[in-house]
Amino acid sequence: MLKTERQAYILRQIDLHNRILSSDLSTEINVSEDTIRRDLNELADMDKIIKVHGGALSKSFHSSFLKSDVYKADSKRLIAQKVVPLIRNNMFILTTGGTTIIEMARLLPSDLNATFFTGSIPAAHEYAQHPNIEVIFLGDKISKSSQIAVGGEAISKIGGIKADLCIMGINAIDETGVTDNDWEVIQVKKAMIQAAEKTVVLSIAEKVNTHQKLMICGLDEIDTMITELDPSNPLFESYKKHGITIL
Amino acid sequence: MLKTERQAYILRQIDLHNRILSSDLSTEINVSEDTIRRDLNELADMDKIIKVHGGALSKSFHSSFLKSDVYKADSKRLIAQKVVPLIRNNMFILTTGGTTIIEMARLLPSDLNATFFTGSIPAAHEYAQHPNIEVIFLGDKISKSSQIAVGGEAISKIGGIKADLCIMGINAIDETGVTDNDWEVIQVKKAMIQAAEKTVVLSIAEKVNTHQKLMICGLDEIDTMITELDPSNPLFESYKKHGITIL
DNA sequence: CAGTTTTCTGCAATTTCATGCAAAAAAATT
DNA sequence: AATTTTTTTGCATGAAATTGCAGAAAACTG
Repeated sequence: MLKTERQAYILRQIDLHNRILSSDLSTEINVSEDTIRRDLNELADMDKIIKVHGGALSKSFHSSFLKSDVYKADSKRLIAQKVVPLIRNNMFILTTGGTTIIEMARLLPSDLNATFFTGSIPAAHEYAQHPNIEVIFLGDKISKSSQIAVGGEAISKIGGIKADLCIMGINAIDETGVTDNDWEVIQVKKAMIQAAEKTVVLSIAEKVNTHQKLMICGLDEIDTMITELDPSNPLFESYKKHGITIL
Repeated sequence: MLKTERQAYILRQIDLHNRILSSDLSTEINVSEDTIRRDLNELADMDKIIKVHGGALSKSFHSSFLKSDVYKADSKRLIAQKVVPLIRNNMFILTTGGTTIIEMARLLPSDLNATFFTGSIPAAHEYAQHPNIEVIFLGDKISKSSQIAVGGEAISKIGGIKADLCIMGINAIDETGVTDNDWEVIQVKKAMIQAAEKTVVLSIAEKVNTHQKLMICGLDEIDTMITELDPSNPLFESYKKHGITIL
């Protein structure tokens, strides 16, 4: 059995049962537990499953019960503070989901008049709390692992929008561009970038100069990048050369 | 059972009951009390629960003066418990929003396979937490007052569905039928009733035999009504005459 | 205050994990 | 087809995690 096959099998089992034990998989597939462990680690690195002592859990399981505290919440709050001034009255704004975006939504001034489009349930929920913001939810089918709407419905609706700004939380960026690892999410993000006049990406510094398997866009499609670091940090030199504003 | 699973189970129990005893958990999960205690300590360290002598309390319960309590939460939980058995595997279910529905969503067994359609952001959010439930969000424009999707988009999408069940939280019901006071919400509810084979209405007893300004539907379109009271209560006599099952 | 229950501590048995290494398998190259 | 390079796998080792248990300490009850 090929490695890829095996990992596909593991993913399917986790989808089916929401949990699996390394020892069970080992006897089922007839490989050593070490191999299983390595597979599980790889899948966990790709954010496809949650690895725990003794086996692994599906991501939806995790999000439901174990939602832990937000990773690097302080950094994310800092980033959120830097985004808010970019948002002006009467703008049409496309956003993704993610904890940084949620943080931003909470910081929006209550007298702000704007229209927000999002496919993320938590984000929509947050926007809906604000008195003067109009919220449009994009898409119908909700992907559980990412809690956002995915699929053709979402994409085509995004295509019908001409937004002023796209504010996107990202998972990895390096000199080749922005990358991610969930195919469905990427389709949505690509469409969002196309539909917006300007694109702002939000990322904690830890993710800068890392990359993942699937490409979202090149650096030339990004207008602004915001991290928790000072814009003068040398980390950003190469991005500035590509004409990206660092905040 | 994996440690992580066990802790998830504990958290869920605490969410549900607001308090639990170490000894109960020990016999339920079949591990030593020491293990439970260690779990509770870990969860308390993570600030997810409040550990007390003999067991633990839910954090939201303990710091409840911060959160707005749900009105008649106990009644609503009772209602929710009565709804759950109506939901079977592979059903297509339309639901509204509202605190009772949210409560129901939390009680859905984790092995339930079903597809839920809703226009309510909080409800969609809750459904999305479940491992085996597919969530379809209806509509795009979100009405802030009710936190649900309203307007033509929502209505037309509902029209395209043939659901097994419509589960609807209502604000008023009397012998003339179900009434409400938000015109946009009513359009959505009407469409939902049309699109479902059977309609179940949920209401706290306080709202029975009251009415509001705008009509949603007559009693003949209702199949089942659920309140927190015993079905034999004389309050329901006239509804039974209209062929409505009381639970 | 006496008796019961719960908690804490240290400990031992078991399981699971990470790491380095060498053999095997697969892929790429000549 | 043969050979080199890369990837993958299994195993051994020691480290770390998990769990249950015993006995002392602490908390609770009436």
